[in-house]
Amino acid sequence: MARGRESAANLNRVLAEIRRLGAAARVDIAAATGLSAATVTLLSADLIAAGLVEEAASEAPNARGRPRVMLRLSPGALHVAGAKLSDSKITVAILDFAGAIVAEAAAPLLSRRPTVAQMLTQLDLAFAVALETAGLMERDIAAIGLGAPGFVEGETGRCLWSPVLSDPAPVDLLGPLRARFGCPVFVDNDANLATLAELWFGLGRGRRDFLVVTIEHGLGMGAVIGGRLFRGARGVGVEFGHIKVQNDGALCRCGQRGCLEAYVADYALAREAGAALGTEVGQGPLLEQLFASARGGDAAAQSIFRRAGRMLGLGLANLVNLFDPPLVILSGERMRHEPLFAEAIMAALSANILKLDRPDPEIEVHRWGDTLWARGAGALALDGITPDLAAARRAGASPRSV
Amino acid sequence: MARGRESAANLNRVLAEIRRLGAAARVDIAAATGLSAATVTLLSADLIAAGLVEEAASEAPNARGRPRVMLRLSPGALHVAGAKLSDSKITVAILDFAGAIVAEAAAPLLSRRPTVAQMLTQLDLAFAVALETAGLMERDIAAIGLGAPGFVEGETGRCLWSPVLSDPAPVDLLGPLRARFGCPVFVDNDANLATLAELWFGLGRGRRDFLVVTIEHGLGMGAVIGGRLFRGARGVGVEFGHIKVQNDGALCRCGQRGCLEAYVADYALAREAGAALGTEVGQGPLLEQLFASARGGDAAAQSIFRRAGRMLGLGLANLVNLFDPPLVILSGERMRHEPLFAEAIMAALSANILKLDRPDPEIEVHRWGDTLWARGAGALALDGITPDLAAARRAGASPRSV
DNA sequence: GGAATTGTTTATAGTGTCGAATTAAATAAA
DNA sequence: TTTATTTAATTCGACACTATAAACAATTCC
Repeated sequence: MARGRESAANLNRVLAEIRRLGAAARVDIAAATGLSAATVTLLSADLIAAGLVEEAASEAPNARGRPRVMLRLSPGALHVAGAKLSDSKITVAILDFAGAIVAEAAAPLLSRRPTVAQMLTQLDLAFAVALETAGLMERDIAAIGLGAPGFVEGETGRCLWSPVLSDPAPVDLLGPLRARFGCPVFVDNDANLATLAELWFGLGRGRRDFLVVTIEHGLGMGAVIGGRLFRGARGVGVEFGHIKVQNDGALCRCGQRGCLEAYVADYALAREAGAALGTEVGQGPLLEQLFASARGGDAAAQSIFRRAGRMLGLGLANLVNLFDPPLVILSGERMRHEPLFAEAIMAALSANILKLDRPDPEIEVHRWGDTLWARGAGALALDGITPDLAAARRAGASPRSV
Repeated sequence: MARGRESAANLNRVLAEIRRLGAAARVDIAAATGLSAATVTLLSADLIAAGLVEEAASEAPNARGRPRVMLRLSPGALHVAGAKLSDSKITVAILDFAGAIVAEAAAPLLSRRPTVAQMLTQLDLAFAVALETAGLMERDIAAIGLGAPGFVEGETGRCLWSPVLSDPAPVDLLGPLRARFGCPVFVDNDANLATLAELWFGLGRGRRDFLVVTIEHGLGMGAVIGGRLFRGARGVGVEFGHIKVQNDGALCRCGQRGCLEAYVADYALAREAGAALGTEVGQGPLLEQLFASARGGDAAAQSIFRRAGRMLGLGLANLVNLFDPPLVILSGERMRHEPLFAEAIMAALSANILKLDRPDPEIEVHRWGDTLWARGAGALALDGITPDLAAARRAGASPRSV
């Protein structure tokens, strides 16, 4: 290929492979990408000259032969910030180029449903604290990623609906962020960020195809297909929380009825908790009380979890039948808290997926905190700038001599 | 790029663009692919020398300037065969390189659920007739595509379950076909072929993203994402007919309960038709009688279609929420026959998709006969061999001089 | 008829990749 | 210790591919 600028495709493949494997020798990269060893040498020399990659001794030397020289990302090459908006606070993490968290901070949202402008103020606050902790200046941040719950178009940066923002329906997230920060900015649905975090740092590392389902205040989902995040054809895809599992069923936050989320998400359980706990509502968050009652053997509380699990299992089975993934990652604290819930999910899932002559998909449970959602947002930022970066740095910093 | 053999990537892009547009001038191709005009000239010269492409006068001359010379596929460059296995017969079509049907033939299946060997015998029969009609010899056929209902892994050619074959569960379709025919052979799920036919010749022509749902004896689905057929992560994907719309619901052919197909497909309606028509069962196929009764105002018959439509609409809404496609193509004769059915679908669909600040997906109805399914199988064959072909022919036929 | 417009082709040059040979760094065997 | 073997990385030459720029071709407009 001789496409002047903008090519650099193989350069990025090498970089992506190093990121995927954490540390890889040139031979490994050549094998994984199908490039020749000569080309990998050339390209990695460029990456090293650009300061993005560095050599390291192999910690597990091979039996014989010349020892392999490992390549890894230079952590200090640049830093990015990731922010995760939840229903009560905004969390910011600062990541180095290798994806490690350098600093983090959170700021509470001052109202229950802030405007974008109010949200930005609090983001700024947390951002400043995180920078301070990391010992960095704002100009050291090469890109910023933001994840928000709701329907977010990654491409345009428009949020078509969100349960946590009060602005009227289609609100531009990208514009205000761009106006505030000088660096490239990326926004996406928060579940997609959790998925990216699994792909880059979690259970999905090195996997080409898997689904992630997040259960927290709402119900979210992300899909990795062919090693890349699948966002649906028009950018707002895989809205798992709003597939319908019941005709004319329970009322959902989105205004429709019968959404899966309306049976499974935190707010849905809290809605039922009142009825189950009856007059005995005590102190503390409703959901915690519900957990306690179920563990204590309360039949009504248990039935809430059992029904929620059955519904989620059914929805998961449909996902598996449609996407045919080898791995499904369930992420959410409740999976640990409530064994009844997990049991009901697994039973409904295995009863409703196609039984073929091959292994069922693996189901893994993974618990994430806000920090790690923010890390996913950082991954989005890294993912967004890395390609251009590699090409640009090569053009500028290292004029490969002739 | 300088990848000795095997590259030819841009060569295939040019070829694909010509196929997509039907006829295109070199400038059009350059604009669509992003290649330079000079490169397009070079590459198309190779394709012409290889006999795959030919020039043709532009039928709609532009206002001024030098008139564009259109390029189109040379129909006679090669021929392929496509075969579609249904529950009662096997249909074979022979296509030229441009995708036009040159001949077709069908042979009945001699038993209700034949073995692969018996199916092959009938395929052979129809194939021979079609060859005769086309005036071709078997060695003129460059590749063969076969579509079968059920769960078919396109990659491995294994059929994991099929309602029309009697062999035990995982049966190899590719092996026997390869043994019988000398040319490359491709197999796939029949709904994927209908989807490919829509992409190449139908309503999906030139579209990058859409879904196809087929309603005939069973319920099938195919997805085009980014201009390519999406087969799910492990090859057996998008099994729309077997997503669950009811907990512990109606019994499906696949052995599970609550599958959408068990409410919507022909056999499901036929199952209910007995009850609706009661003792008045007359002559002719049950389904036709059901159509007639519904048109005649029979409340029981109408309610069958209404429920089926509601279920399908719900399932479609879930698909739309997950894949977020701009276009959904519904294919099946019933859509024309029974307006009640179509109405119920649309109502349930529009009630259950996410309402966002943007247009709802287009819903198109398209009726296919077995011929066109077979054409899709031919498209599979063309799709399979074209890339190698272009490279091989160039290497052999036209040693571009230096 | 000349100018403008549009499409295609012809040099020319630059770039990226590969294959083969070479060098480097280690261990195993003699 | 010396020599072979194994594996990793680099260098070098060849060349296929593509782009840029300019020329060429075939029209219509004025």
